[in-house]
Amino acid sequence: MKRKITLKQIAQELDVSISTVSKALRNSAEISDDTKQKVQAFAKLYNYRPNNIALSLKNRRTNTIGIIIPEIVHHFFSNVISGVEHVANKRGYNVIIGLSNESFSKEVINMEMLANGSIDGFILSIAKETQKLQDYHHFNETMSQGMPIVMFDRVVAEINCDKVIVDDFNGAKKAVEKLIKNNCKSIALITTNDYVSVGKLRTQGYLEAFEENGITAEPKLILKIDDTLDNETQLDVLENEIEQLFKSNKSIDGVFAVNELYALLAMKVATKLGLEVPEDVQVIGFTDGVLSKHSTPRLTTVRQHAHRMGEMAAQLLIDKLESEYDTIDEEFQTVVIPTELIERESTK
Amino acid sequence: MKRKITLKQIAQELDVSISTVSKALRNSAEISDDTKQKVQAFAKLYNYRPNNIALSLKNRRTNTIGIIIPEIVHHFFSNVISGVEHVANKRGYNVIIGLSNESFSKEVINMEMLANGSIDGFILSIAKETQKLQDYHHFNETMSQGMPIVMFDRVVAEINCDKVIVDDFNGAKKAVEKLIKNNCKSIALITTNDYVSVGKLRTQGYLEAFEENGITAEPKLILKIDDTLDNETQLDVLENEIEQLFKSNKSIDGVFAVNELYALLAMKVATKLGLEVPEDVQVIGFTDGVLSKHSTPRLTTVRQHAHRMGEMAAQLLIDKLESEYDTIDEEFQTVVIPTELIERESTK
DNA sequence: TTGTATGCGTTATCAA
DNA sequence: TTGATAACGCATACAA
Repeated sequence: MKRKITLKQIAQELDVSISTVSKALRNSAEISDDTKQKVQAFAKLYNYRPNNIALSLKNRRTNTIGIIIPEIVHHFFSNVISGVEHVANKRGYNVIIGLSNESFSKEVINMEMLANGSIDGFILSIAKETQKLQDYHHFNETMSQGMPIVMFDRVVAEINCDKVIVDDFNGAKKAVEKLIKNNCKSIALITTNDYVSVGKLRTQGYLEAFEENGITAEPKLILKIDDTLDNETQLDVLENEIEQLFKSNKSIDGVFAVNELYALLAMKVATKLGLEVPEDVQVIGFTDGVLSKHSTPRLTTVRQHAHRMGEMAAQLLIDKLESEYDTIDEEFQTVVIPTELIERESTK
Repeated sequence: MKRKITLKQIAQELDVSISTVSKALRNSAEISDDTKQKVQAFAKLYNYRPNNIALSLKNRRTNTIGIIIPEIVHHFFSNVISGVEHVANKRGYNVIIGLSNESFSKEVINMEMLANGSIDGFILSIAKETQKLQDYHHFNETMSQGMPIVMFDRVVAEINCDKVIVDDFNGAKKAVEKLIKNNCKSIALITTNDYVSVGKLRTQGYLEAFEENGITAEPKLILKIDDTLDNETQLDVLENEIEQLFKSNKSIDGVFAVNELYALLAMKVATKLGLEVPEDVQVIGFTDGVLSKHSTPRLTTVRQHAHRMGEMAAQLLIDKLESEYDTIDEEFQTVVIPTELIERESTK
């Protein structure tokens, strides 16, 4: 077991000083060609690579991005990470992940853990609990220490930082308009509680589409699901709620769901109740997920472009990190990623 | 913008030496209660936290685990990461990810990037291209530098390190036995090319189940798919191949697929050809994925326990990292995670 | 009880 | 052309 070789060791072997070795390896003009050759050959032989940690300490930058997300076992978030990683790697950065698990305290702890020198900046999406508690002190604290943050998807107006969001409002609106144009007369909405920012925006898009088309929204057609409990055991509960929605509103001929699972369950329930999709009920979901691609019938969805969001977030962050004049550049931008309606088989 | 405070700054403010501050903060008995109080109060006020990078350099350990996987947008891998993260965090480690994208060179580059001091050890699953090329020098090199590696799922016998694998062979065997017991007479196999280690093992399990039951395997019932091309555009090609399989073997009444997608497509094709699942054809897949949970009918699968694999890999790695006598402990183990047959609606 | 010196691996400044 | 020294932030052996 041979430890990685250091400048010091090379210097000793070659009987020169450490700084000479350092300069030789960086091809400094100060060093004679002779020594350079000698040093470089030796370094190559022993596969010398500068130690990242030492560099980080010296340069006060780690070339590492921290990403904090609520969960990773989720198509949307893993896609975002993939986008972040793509840009980060291309620009010479590593990515370190922290999972909040939708918990406020884990989010805080994770951020503190990483903020102590491990990373140069954060990309994050806020945990549900944090959104609920509306306690954002940890974001402000890290930023006041000069560590930039880019928020994506689940953002919050109170924090002044770069943001990347999906056009939830218009995405939802366009989806509902599509249903209206397709002649749906009774369009249900399956959404989450309002404290989830994206759920709220998508709900507003639904309402706006109604308004612009002179339709009055009926509260009984709106099902708000408490998604603090959306794990496996709750699947039946969920399905049941949706079934009740259908049963007490036989008129329903269109459904807009704010995520993939709700949309799929809506299709399932509809089929179970003897309705055909899309003949009797048309369904649209809001997602990048895989379920919709492989469901029967395949689900029409509003695409979020998660991968692109990740790329954009990474780009914003790294640009900020590498902007020399960080005093001037203290204006933040919010990039809106347009959605795209992917028409598949669950709509006419 | 106030930079994070350092020992040096505290020392200056309080007019004591750096080492006094350091000791006071670690509650050393050497320091008077008076100074301790003073220092600790000040540190608390300014929210002092030791700089991770400096600690890493000093201690020659980063408390960070590197994880290299072929892709992250995949239920199996994101589940593994989640397991790794769970254990790692609990034991005070961070997780940094690198994606090989199934490419050999990206795998090598990523590992080199992280091996230069950024992490203490690797958890990884080998890229398809690497398996194909059978070039494993980068694994041996990192290990010879004293950096431990734990491989999971896609492992390779040539490399001597800790491994965590699914019991692919027996999982597949049990699945096929289940089909046999359920009275299937003509069981097809949809698998990958042999260089994918897990595909190979699952194929062997299929064959073994046949043999033990005195059934002769028919080559024409085995469909090997070139999964270097399994992106979106190839979906139709894939479906077509499976359709041909069914058409040229009308007798098929059972299918075992080595992954989720193949199983789902088999069900889709069967349905399209007028066959009912599970009445006419029974289908079992090999997966932890979400598709199977929400398909119609819901797919019977061999569960891999990806999350547990991640936990186990992290545990093995951290145990190794923290074992004092690393000379003694130079024996490697291979942990086999048992599979579990989840019976759902695609089998009788 | 406190402080000084050293080292982790690197680079940059300045002196030789 | 080369080398000694300091600094990044921290911990610790040793000296005072």
